[in-house]
Amino acid sequence: MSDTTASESAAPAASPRRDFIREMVADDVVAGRFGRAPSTRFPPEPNGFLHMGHAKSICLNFGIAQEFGGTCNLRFDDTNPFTEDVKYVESIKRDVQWLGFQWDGEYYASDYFEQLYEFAERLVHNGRAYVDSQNEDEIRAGRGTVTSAGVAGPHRNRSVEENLDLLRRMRVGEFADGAHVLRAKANLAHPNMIMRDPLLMRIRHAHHYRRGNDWCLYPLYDFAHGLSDAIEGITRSLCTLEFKDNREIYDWLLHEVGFDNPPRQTEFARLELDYTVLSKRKLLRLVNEGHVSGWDDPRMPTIAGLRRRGVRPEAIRAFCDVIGVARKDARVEIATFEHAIRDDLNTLVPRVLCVLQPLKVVLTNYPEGQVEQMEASSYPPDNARSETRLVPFTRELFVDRDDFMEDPPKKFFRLAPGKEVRLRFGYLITCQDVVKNDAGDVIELRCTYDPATRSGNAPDGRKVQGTIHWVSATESLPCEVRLYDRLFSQADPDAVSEGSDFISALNPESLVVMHGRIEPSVASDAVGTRYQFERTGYFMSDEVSTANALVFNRIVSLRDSWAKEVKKG
RNA sequence: UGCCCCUUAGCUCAACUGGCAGAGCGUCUGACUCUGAAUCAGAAGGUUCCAGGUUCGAAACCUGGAGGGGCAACCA
Repeated sequence: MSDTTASESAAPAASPRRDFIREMVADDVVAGRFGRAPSTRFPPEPNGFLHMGHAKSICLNFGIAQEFGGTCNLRFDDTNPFTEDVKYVESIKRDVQWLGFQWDGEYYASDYFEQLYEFAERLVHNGRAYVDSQNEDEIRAGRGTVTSAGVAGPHRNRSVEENLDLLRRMRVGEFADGAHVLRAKANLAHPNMIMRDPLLMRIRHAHHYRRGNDWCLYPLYDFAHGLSDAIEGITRSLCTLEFKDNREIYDWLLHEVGFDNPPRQTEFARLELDYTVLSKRKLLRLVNEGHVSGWDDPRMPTIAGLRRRGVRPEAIRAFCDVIGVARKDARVEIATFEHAIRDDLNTLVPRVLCVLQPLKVVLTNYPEGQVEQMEASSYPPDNARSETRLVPFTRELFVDRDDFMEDPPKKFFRLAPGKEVRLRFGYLITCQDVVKNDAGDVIELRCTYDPATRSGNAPDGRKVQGTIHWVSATESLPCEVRLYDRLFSQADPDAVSEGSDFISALNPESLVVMHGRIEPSVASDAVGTRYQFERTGYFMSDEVSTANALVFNRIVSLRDSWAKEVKKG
């Protein structure tokens, strides 16, 4: 299960979910609207790692292609040479595949530069675009404000010949960055700001990770995106809500360039998740400022981070399916995601005993030196799988500190002075004595075991309420356990007081490292093996884990109704 | 302040397009249990943002308003 490159499983072809986009695509098919099969695309800019927000878009775009027998392309929207890198292309491809999807075509907007340039000449030729030689500030000023119309700049009425001449010279690199830009000749008084002669191409003498230095006239998003969609024969161009206003220029350009049956843009709400941030800009800051160990830090909401943490693509897909897609801003509770993760792992992974905070227990009436191998089922009774393993039982054990209280409240079902509990797959034991150090800390429990209860039950029929996990003090293995928690301590990390930003909302305890003890059966398991540590949570051995230095990541905790009880007081 | 979008249970979404407002998650009970997990059963939770209007009938249609969000990068 150390699989990190290929997908762990292909995504299922059918989803029962029907959202407004799927309704629309279904209608396209019935109406024969585009004269071609539904075709979508996932169009990331290779300037960062993919995260949960992208996962939603990926599941949508690829899901529709699968469900309707259409196609979905992977297209890199790499029109900005300043920010993009091949390392991001590689990580994106890997992540999409890992999520269980395979694209039909792999395309790059940067491969369309020549074609887009031809479109630009066509627009100029038809009087629909012009070269503007104002500087950035002048252009901004000329665009007006949301309440006042813009005014035409001095170059708006250049002749077609002059525009064409300038454009050609822009292309061959005659001008410095910013000397000229190509603008659509739309409407400077348009109530939609996007339509006030948007910039189409700008000069950038920069190294592009794919085009090198051979190109210096780069298309902007509005110019590149819709036309790229049209080139690829996309039918439905799905994007997030903030591009709503851009749809007007999208349609305008497709019409002016002259595409028949052009693709149509439809917007849906981007994903927001409680206690985390989902924006490349913010995630990049977390990485650059060292708040996390990298893009694949297991606390990151990136696909790489979730993968390293141990979340399976199935869980991510199930989550995306259950949250659906709609047109209103959506902030999802992490509980929804955690449920999807547990639900995916529950029937799948073996149980194992691991003590996170070891507290020594000595069974005073248990023979010294004796080792009993207890047969333990690796899956619960409601699971079809029935594997077992042996867990060594000895006179000295460790239990979790949380499972002992010297002065317990009424409903505490675990170990306490004079109380009897069951050791999972072991005997019933009773706490007889508490040993403390000079500081008054409990350092050892002296207990007795009932030799007649090896089955886990008492022959006399007496009941114990609690069952706790344990490990042999002498036969268990030391291990490092990394407990990951939410990265931020407030649901909306951006909702911080004036003057501070989301960084101030970071949860200082998002990573807690424990030094625990685990049953020896896991010693030779491959890196990347997932388990449920009984009564604790789901874990995966980290890529740095070795037989001599075991390291586990907590994927997600188990639901804990006792913790809720304690919280209630 | 101009244009655009959104508003249904705590959260995310449904409601076959005008016909008894539902589901998943969460919460709370209970059953079961050698995981305080899982599973199972049940419950609570709604002025469908508000006010008018149309209609036999409105979550849906119309008008007005409120609240939230987007747009004035040579980012995407």
